[in-house]
Amino acid sequence: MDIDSKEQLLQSAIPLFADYGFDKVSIRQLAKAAGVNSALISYYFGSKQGLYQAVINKQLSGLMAFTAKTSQTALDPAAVFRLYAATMLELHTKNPYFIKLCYREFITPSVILDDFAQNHLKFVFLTLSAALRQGIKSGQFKPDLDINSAVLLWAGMVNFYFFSQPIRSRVLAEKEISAQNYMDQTITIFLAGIQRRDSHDKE
Amino acid sequence: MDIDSKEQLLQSAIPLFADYGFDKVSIRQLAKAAGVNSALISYYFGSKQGLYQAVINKQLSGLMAFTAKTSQTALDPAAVFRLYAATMLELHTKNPYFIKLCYREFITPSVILDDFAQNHLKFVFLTLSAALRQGIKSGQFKPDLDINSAVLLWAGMVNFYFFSQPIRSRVLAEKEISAQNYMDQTITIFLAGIQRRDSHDKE
DNA sequence: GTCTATATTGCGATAGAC
DNA sequence: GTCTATCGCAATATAGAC
Repeated sequence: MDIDSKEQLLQSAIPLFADYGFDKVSIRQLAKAAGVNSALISYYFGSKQGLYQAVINKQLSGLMAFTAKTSQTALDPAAVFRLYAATMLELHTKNPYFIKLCYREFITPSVILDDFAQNHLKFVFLTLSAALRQGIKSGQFKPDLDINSAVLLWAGMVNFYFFSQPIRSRVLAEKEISAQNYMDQTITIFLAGIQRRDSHDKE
Repeated sequence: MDIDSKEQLLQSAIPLFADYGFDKVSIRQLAKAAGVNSALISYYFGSKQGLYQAVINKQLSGLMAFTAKTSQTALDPAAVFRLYAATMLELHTKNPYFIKLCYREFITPSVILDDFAQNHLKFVFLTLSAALRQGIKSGQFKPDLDINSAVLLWAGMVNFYFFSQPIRSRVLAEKEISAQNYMDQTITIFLAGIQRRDSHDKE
């Protein structure tokens, strides 16, 4: 419309790209949803692909939240994992289209994700593995952990809840699992699973 | 070529659909890869969509392996989870295109996946949750587990290894995580995480 | 900045010869 | 069963008026 057609295009493209994928949505649909003319897509973003990349970029920037929070203060190892789960829960709750949009990118990464992996995801990985190492050193966690595997499976546990959402309703029918319960369980099971058990316990 | 152009089309379509997705590959590409004429796609499968569904159907049938194995014998609860991890590892190793092909379907399920969820995945879920319940009853596992959450996060841990493969190489660079190590860690951490700890321990 | 109208391309499907 | 040739359609991108 009058004010900021560019932002309007960017916003209304989110559910369309998420639900139908890049190829199954036309520039006419995108323009119609935004209430503007389809020629404006090329005008503002160069091409349909340009609009798509702008959408993905904006979505990925939401992942920076974890990085931002952890770099502020020194945290107890267990608290780092709790913060990760809480941040992911908040991100997906605030932005329900994140999962569909970004996980398509994860399966077939483009250059846009390449950069993001190098610059941001690497840091997330380092933060989590540093927390594990510190916990091992302090005697909280088992000394024989495979750190890389543990970080990866932790991320898998947390994120699978959102990823499995479309299929879950079909498998579980009525009994929906609450996101908060799920996150509590991941934290409980993961921390209990990596905790040192023999001599001097710490909670 | 001469013998079984249909099977040839089906086989060569796997990497193309996996790598590029349904919309980004044309019937001409599919035909060229199979060494046959593009008209044969309609002849054998009715349409490009028909070929795609035949490919997905064949891939999903690989998941039946777990169902088949568990229904044969009564297993110790922990052994059910070990069997699940081993079966998934074998499936993905034998068929490296499985993850890309099927996870795209998982994000935006079609009718083809609807049926599969109802008929097969539901059974997988029931098998895993029955194992958890049995373990709780026998005192091996913590009595206060949220069973549905635990089953889900277990599946997430195991499958995230394959899902994260494309992005992992970009984040971790040289240090690749071996699939066997990863599976061992999921089993160790998950079982330790759900194991009863106070009074009478087992294992 | 925003629109209409159109140029151009590439697609899936199929009719019909062999 | 397999091919060639082609039809008809829908898509993106853009030139040019306002």
